[in-house]
Amino acid sequence: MSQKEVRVRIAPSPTGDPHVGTAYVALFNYAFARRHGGKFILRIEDTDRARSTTASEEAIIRALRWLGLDWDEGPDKGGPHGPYRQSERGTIYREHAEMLIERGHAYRCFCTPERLAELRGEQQKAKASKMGYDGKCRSLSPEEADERGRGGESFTVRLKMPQEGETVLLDGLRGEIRIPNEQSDDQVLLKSDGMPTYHLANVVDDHLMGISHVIRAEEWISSAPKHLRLYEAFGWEPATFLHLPLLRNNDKNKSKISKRRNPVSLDYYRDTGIIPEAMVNFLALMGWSYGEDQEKFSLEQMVERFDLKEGSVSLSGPVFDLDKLSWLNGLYMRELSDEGLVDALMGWRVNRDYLLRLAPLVRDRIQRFDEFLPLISYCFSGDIDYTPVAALLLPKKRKGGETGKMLERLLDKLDAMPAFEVSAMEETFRLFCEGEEWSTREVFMTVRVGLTGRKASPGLFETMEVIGRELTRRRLRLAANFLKQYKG
RNA sequence: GGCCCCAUAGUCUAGCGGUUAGGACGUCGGCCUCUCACGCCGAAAUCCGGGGUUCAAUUCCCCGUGGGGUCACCA
Repeated sequence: MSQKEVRVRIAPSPTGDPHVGTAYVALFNYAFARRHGGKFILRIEDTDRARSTTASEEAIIRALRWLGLDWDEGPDKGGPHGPYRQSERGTIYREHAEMLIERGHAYRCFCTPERLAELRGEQQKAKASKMGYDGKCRSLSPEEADERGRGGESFTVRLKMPQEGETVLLDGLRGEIRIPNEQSDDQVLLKSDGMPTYHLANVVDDHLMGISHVIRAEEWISSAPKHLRLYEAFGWEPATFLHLPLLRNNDKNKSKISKRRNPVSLDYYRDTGIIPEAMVNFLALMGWSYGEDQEKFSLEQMVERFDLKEGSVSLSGPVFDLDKLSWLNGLYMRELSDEGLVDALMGWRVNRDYLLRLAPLVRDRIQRFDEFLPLISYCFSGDIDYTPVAALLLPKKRKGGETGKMLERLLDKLDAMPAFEVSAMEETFRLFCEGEEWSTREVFMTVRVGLTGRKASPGLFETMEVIGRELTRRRLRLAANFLKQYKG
């Protein structure tokens, strides 16, 4: 394992915002590759056809570039092991699944989603210690399975997992991890739409792309036995696995970082004026330390000292602390010259393009230039203090608790919107109010104050569009939290 | 619930058998100063509990406890 060229990858799924966790794992992969003179590869895991979008893929690529974590091979720049987008590798997976069936390591499963849901329901109800697929189709004869498959019956392909014994995972950061095989059920490899699941695609691609080290998040540990089993079934030498800790929310329990509790989109950090170098520096501090009590360092400096072995990463889940990020960002900011700062601001929002978006919202509402910036100052400011405007945020005859919860339900609706633009938002809002015991008047005012801190503003939806999805989510989330605690 | 991972101040971490347990964010106090910020100085605050091993445990082992993850035709 030591002689092999280091080849690592980041494999995001383009199903949403460019996630801060993706950046975190990407950074550690990147630093490891650079440190060992290896290659860093970007692979898009878009096998979930229902949820993957090209917009998300583009956003992820843009965000990783913004951070300066550039890759050697990827869907945008090609490479010797392409394509690097899994949706374009369908036949490869199907051939490999077929190979496993022929070798008796996998089988066709004709169980319907309904049956599986029922099974799951029963297991939950019975509080069964062993959850997962019961292996019903495992005992089908290959002849019968072939025939039913040819007959057009819908099927998935499942991996035959050993049902006894244990799998030993040698984690590069954690040492030996032993997992009883009875914990792993017969995982679906190929979905009925012919697309692979993560498990198959991941192992096949990692092997075909020559990945030497799989550096991924801790949440994958429990499915690692399935991946190891796949390498074995194919007769391949497995990569070395290293499981990084999960980033955590700043809440009581330190749960896995999530957008309900913490901004997770890299776009949020960009939109609030975080300098990419500071972001990278901060992410590096999560679990790793530069040494000599030094907190501030560049990517290049990190690469010089970085390595991954037992003891080199703190394995307890680090809480993502916005205050410390801001402090670090301030350090970077103060290093800029006046000119550099102005350039940075112009790259952010203080520019013609952005002002042009504000102009139509403001022009009818002002009489003099000097009213322009004050009127839309909240487009350039951070979190809003709701204390002085609490009476405006809370509709008359309403309680803080119920209003906060209403906002949370509304946020779920907003999160479900594919595009964040005026007409769609208005429709979402009006539909929402119809289904709720809330008047548009109440909802709109609460949202307006939540977004702007004021009772008067340009059009609500125009405002949301212009400040963007990330700031909208953040402010409404904070407003909801404020309301839930508000006694008055 | 089964299995797995983790455990140094509120937070991020250093430590790798013998330390006054180091640094950073945050908090509090002071200095600087027209104010604020920056900067500087200082303070409070930490080894989850119990057993071992050892002359000696924050450090090694075990058991608890706590937290997290995972148990999808999502990744």
